[in-house]
Amino acid sequence: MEINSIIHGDCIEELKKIPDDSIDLIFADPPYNMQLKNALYRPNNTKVDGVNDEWDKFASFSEYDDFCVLWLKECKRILKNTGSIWVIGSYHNIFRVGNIMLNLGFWILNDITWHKTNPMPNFMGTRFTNATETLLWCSKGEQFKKYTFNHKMMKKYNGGKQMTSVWKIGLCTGEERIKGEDGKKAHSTQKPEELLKRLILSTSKQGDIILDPFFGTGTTGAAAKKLKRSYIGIEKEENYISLAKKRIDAIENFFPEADWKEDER
Amino acid sequence: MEINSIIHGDCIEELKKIPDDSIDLIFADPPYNMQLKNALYRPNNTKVDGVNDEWDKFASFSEYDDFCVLWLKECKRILKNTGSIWVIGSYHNIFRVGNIMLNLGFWILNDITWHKTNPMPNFMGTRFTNATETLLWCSKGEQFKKYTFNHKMMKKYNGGKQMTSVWKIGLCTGEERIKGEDGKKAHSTQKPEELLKRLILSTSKQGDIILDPFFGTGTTGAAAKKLKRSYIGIEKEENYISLAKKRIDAIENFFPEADWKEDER
DNA sequence: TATAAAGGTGAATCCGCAC
DNA sequence: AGTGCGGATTCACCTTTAT
Repeated sequence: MEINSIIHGDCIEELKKIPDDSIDLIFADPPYNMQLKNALYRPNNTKVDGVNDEWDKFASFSEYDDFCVLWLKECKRILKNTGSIWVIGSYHNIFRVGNIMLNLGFWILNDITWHKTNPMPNFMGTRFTNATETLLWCSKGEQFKKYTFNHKMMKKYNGGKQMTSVWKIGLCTGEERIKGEDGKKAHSTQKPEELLKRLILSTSKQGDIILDPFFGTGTTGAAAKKLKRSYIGIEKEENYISLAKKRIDAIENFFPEADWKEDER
Repeated sequence: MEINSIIHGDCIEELKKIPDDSIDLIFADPPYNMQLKNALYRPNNTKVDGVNDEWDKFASFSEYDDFCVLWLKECKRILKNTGSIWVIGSYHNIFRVGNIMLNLGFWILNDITWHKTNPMPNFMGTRFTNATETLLWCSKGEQFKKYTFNHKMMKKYNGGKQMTSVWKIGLCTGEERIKGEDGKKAHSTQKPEELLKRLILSTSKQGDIILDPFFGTGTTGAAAKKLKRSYIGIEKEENYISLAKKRIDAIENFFPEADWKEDER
């Protein structure tokens, strides 16, 4: 198991090769199964460049569920008893994912709300602006109580008050958003590094091994390197891998707060 | 079917007596199945008076699921095609409830985050402060697109900007919290009226029939009366019913904004 | 160079009717 | 069921262009 590397291959097949009880932290950003059917236009008639990737297409709930059971089962197997797992999703998929995680025996520690400061409005006025995504933070099971949680660090990070389960963070835009050679966004769902920074700081220690089975353009790897953790990524698309490698290699500066003292254990 | 009344009886049995396609809006605050095992103490050694009621006890996920399938099925049957349903829950149950609703064919319109301004902190420092509950707002199915949504009203309510799926509202405390004869809180999970006000204003019209299958101390009835909607409540415990009746009968003043013009249809 | 205006865009289950 | 068309509909933030 080579650390600080990106494995090219199918998520489930590659997860199967990872030894039992060997991973400290897992962050998973699986396909959401958005089920988009029609094009959406803004009031000024421009078309919304939505998620239309092949990797987000599933034939049915049942097919999506089967897929999630397989990768989540492997995640549980390879997670250390002191480890924990984060899974991000939207209302399209998080209720299916959450249900499966409970059935597999994961123990929910928090449901974190990523409150987006700049979400896309609802142009048609048919719903409330969908302004959140949900992160499920779970331990391996109810009986495993020694998961890492740097409570004091996060209290300091939050200006002296205990951090809550609502995280107000902007979308990944501007300089941070990885562009392809055509100048357009390379990945349709790149996450902001601040999101990864918070969960890595709070629920892992320096030197820990962080696994991301849906690595994409490597936000998890970038944040891990800046915070002095190791990472293992699994990604199916070579294009994403090459962009991720370039991105992570370019990192020389660390988050200035990376030397914050971790909670004693 | 008598409107503006509280039915005393078992939720599922009483739901079965309600005719098909007869309800405009459902608000359901089901048991959360919190699975609290041990007493919880604050740092100063006082005991936290949590939810420990008989009605919140289920033997297993499966038993809880079976219960939810039954009452949610009935809700779908009695809902008008132009109607919609709200279900509130926490991370203990909302993933099971959401999964079941999807399986039954409900169509999620929003997952609303109730962001509590004054949540109970995590005393032990073992998790992030759990500062939210989740409301699922669903239409009867993907094909039913004429659900009521007063978009313009809510935009006005929100100071001119489209309302988002994050609702910052305080816990139900102080004067609003119904007390029993012993001066203690009468119901362990009473919801703030502001929460009900928002969802009733946004997704129903004056004169609509609103059903609450877990009526408790009648927050839904109180908000419905103030906003000139009709209500039907179902509640198992007579003590809650008498408190709810007293509460609703006492209402003479309406929310000052109750005369806001609804969206034209 | 500084400021202002204009343009682009984000994990989106986003219209309703007539033919 | 599919197509076509009239009409109603958006917020925060960032980049580019204009003044």
